[in-house]
Amino acid sequence: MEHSRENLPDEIRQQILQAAEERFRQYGYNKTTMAEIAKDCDMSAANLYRYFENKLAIGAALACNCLNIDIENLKKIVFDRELTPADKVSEFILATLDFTHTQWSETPRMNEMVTAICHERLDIVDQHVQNKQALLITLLREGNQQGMFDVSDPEVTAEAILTAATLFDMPLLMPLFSREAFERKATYLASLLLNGLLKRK
Amino acid sequence: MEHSRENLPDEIRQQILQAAEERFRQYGYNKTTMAEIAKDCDMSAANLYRYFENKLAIGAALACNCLNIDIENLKKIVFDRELTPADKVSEFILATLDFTHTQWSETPRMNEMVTAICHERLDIVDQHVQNKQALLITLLREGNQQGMFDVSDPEVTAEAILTAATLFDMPLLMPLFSREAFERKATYLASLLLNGLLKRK
DNA sequence: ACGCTGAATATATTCTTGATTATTCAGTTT
DNA sequence: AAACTGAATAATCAAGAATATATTCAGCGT
Repeated sequence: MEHSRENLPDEIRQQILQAAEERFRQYGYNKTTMAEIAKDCDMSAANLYRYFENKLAIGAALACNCLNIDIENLKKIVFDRELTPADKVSEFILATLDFTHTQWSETPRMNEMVTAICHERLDIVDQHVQNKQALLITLLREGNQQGMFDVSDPEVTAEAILTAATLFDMPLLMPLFSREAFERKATYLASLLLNGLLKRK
Repeated sequence: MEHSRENLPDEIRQQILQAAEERFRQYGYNKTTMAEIAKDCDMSAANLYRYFENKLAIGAALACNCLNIDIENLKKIVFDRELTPADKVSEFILATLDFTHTQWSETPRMNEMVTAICHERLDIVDQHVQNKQALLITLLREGNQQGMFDVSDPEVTAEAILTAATLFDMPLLMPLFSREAFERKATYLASLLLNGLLKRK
């Protein structure tokens, strides 16, 4: 327990992450070796283990970064000054689709990595879902305050919205339809979520 | 083209299907051989090919049967005399979940087979989705007629409901949550779909 | 001719074994 | 002592042989 990883210089940790990301992007997670990452950083493979518990931990850190980009995008929507809460719900769902689909189609190796990592590290997926849900709750509360929404339990409803958007959240499902079909579905889903099925009195 | 499979006795075809189903159920699709199925029917393996194009076709027929059970269940809900249209939507979603989860947890080998088959035979999945959508359209129209729903385009809305229920439709996703969690989510989703987010005037 | 089979072939699966690679640790360098 | 490395170990992967299985087809019995 003598040399905990915490008090090692963060610059080197970042250098490692950067080198690893480059490799993972280009060749994929499985095909890049610890030795290669180490050489890119002018150090021995053994030294990597002073900064990260193992290869998976490097992947996990990068996966978190990647998922946080999604969260940042969604934040921009939720805290936008121009959009109405209703528009924000639509944009939220479309942005989710856009992130998943782009990730899947344009950086397949990176996506392969994120998927593989999330398979082992359920906690990362959990955290990501929690982050999204927190944003949705904020959005629903805002809608309530503006008198546009009538949501009695924002937490439960946020969970339901995430449930409804499952199709747009999993890279695994992206081969099922064309991008256009997905966008159509996302638009219709958003509209249904906003209006509901019951007749307005 | 001399002896098309169509005009061969259907009894034998059914016998083959029954034998195959028994084997698939017990040992799984991959681990049962054509020779075993043939022996169960007191015929040679070669003879199976007079009734089915190949092993996949046997699996496909059984998978269709299996999915049709789901459809029959849903039909009972849609054409029920007691339930209101709103209740039917809830029941529809819960029944979808129940079918998927039961299939996954209680007959894992059968489920493995259906999943494998559907991977090769996209048309079977397509047909199943179309069947479900047709039922939903009927249900939405009934709701409109009774003045309970206000759905302008039942076809589009049916598609949106299926989209929203994706989480409950894929055996692949069943490991994600406990049965209870799924039921909670299904209930909340149904309620959201019925009511929508917007405030009622 | 019709309905079927056994043997032949093509395809897929499993097993073995030799590398690669992740991970650890004693020891070197500063 | 602190920061690191090279070599040792353990776990994983990959190529190819061996096996098992799906599929075909020439021919047998009726």
